[in-house]
Amino acid sequence: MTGIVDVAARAGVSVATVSRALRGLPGVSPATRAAVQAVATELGYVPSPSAAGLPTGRTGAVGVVSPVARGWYFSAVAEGAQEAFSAAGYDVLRYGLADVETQRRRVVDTHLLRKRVDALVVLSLPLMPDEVTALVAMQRPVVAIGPVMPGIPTVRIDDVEVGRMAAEHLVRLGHRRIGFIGGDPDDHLGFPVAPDRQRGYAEVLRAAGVEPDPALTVAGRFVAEAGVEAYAEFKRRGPLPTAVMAVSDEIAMGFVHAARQDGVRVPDDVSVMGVDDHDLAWLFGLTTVAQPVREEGRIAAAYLLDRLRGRDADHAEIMTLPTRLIVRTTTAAPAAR
Amino acid sequence: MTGIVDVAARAGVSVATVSRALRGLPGVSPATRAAVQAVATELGYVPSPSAAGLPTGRTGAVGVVSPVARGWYFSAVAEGAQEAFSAAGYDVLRYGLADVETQRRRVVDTHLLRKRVDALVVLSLPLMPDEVTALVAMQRPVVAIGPVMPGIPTVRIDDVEVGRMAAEHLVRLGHRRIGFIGGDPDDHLGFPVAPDRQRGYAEVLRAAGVEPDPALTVAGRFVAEAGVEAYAEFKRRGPLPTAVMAVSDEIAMGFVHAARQDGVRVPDDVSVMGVDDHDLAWLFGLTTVAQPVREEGRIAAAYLLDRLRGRDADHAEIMTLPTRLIVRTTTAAPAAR
DNA sequence: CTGAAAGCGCTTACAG
DNA sequence: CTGAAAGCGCTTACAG
Repeated sequence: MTGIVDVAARAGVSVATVSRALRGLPGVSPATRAAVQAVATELGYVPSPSAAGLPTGRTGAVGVVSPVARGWYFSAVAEGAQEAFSAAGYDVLRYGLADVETQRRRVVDTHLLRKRVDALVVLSLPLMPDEVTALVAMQRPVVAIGPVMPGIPTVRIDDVEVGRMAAEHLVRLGHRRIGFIGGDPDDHLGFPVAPDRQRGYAEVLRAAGVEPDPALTVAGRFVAEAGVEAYAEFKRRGPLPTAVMAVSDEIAMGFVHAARQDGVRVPDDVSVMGVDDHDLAWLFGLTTVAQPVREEGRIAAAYLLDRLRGRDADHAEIMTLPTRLIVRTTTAAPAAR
Repeated sequence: MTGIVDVAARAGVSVATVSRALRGLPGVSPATRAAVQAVATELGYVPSPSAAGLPTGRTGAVGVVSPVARGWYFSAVAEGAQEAFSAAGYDVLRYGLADVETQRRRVVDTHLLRKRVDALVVLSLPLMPDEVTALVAMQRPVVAIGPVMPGIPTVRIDDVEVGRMAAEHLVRLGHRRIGFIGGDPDDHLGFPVAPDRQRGYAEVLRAAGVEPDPALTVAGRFVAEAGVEAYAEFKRRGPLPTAVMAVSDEIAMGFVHAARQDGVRVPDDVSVMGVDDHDLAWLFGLTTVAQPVREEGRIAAAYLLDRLRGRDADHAEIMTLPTRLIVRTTTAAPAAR
């Protein structure tokens, strides 16, 4: 395995010069630099991250911590971040906090991460103040995606606005009995996404003179199965609303599927919409409020890369990305009575 | 940042003893080991992978190399591998070979990987013999998922059998004009998945006395959009086949969508099936040949972990995982003429 | 512009 | 069972 000494020997210079030449540091004559680079290429020399990391304390890797390491949203955001980090020469480490048996909080292991990554993306993890403190004490650039936490810059979308946009669309179509699906009853992390979207939804309903009806709200996790269950739950409770907004496209897809299975037509009998613009949402003709998922990862990465390069300022503490309504074929005006 | 010397000082032993005690090496008295562990926990000590890696040459990380770092299949396989590696304390590094402008081959950078990972998963990359040689020369355990390459153990499914299972299902339903979608015309890597599945499909057709019709074969990449395009292409060519097998669920979903958009009923007018059992396939009622995607990642990881622990033998060179037919609602007997 | 040398935090023969 | 010391492959003041 060719090391820096091999390159130095072959180029007839010291290892210090090789180190400087290859990293683009100043104080190396153009001729020397070119010669060293040529030799390095010829020998296929690649510096050892372990060896380079010891004296500098840098690992050349960035961590992405999320509640779980699976699911469409997490994958897509991580992909966006990965692409940006890879282009900058950083490795990306994904850490999914394993599910806990009890209701005990999952914890970000700062001790572990401290020595493994140069920077950290905290994805969809609403942290407690003491966890934020521990993260800041890590002395590594940190950025959050999703929940806003004081002390950590955040890339986000406006979830209240998302709720408004969805409800607005439905109200404008003429709907008044509008169901809402989302909000995990088992969530003990205080995940604010569903509640925020629900707030926007409620706001718009009230503005339209409709008091949000608890009987039209069904809880559910961010998976398609929750949409199926929600459909069943709505049926149990009585006549279906004329329209339903789900907090995610996957939930909406599940609902559409369950409705059709049951002989209920979408959008003729019930309008359905989601949030995300999931990669496959168009296959369902799903109306949705799109969020720029991969862009969220990319922006977070760009922020961190800036920080790693020593540039600090000129970044807003909170970077809010735009969302937009995409009308497809699962929503329509309510059927005339 | 607490280091090994801090632990040694606090425990009143040498760093050598701390090192041995914490890693479970023999030659440490139970009392000493317990004391050291207690101090390490108290101080929140975590060994630096960089420092540990220098003398040993081990990085504590495993690489997963795939053509691209996105897409459902790659994500799901990587998730399966990630879960197994994480549980064993390894970090996972994903490398997506960037698309190349020209038709030039993408290359696995063994120089780079050599110093970054202890082992490698080669995912869906049919390598040339010289690349296999370079990989073996890396002196690191390597396992492939997908294409079989001499010299590298492989976790795979039987793609010819997959084609057979799908075609068999369609033939048994009574179909004779059966379309096939898949096979990337732009593929210059010799990716064998689609061709193998097509071979199995052709075999079954011939056994049923039907000569496979080139007019019923349409190329396409592994994305839903290809299914939409394939539908259009079939229409251009004349009357639709009575059934279609796509090489992936996403393609099949795209086809179903395009057909329905066009007023063609599935399965009444045309039966459609895919391969994978995509996470969302059930939402389409999609009939499919399921492959254990996450299991593929898990098995590959388990193999590598065994190798990293020094256990070599008792592994088959080729580990073929089972596939199975899942009949849902997109396939049915052809309509009576 | 270049080099000699110390040092990063571990692991591992080698002694005892 | 335990410790002193060399060494892993780089980076970085410090000299020149």
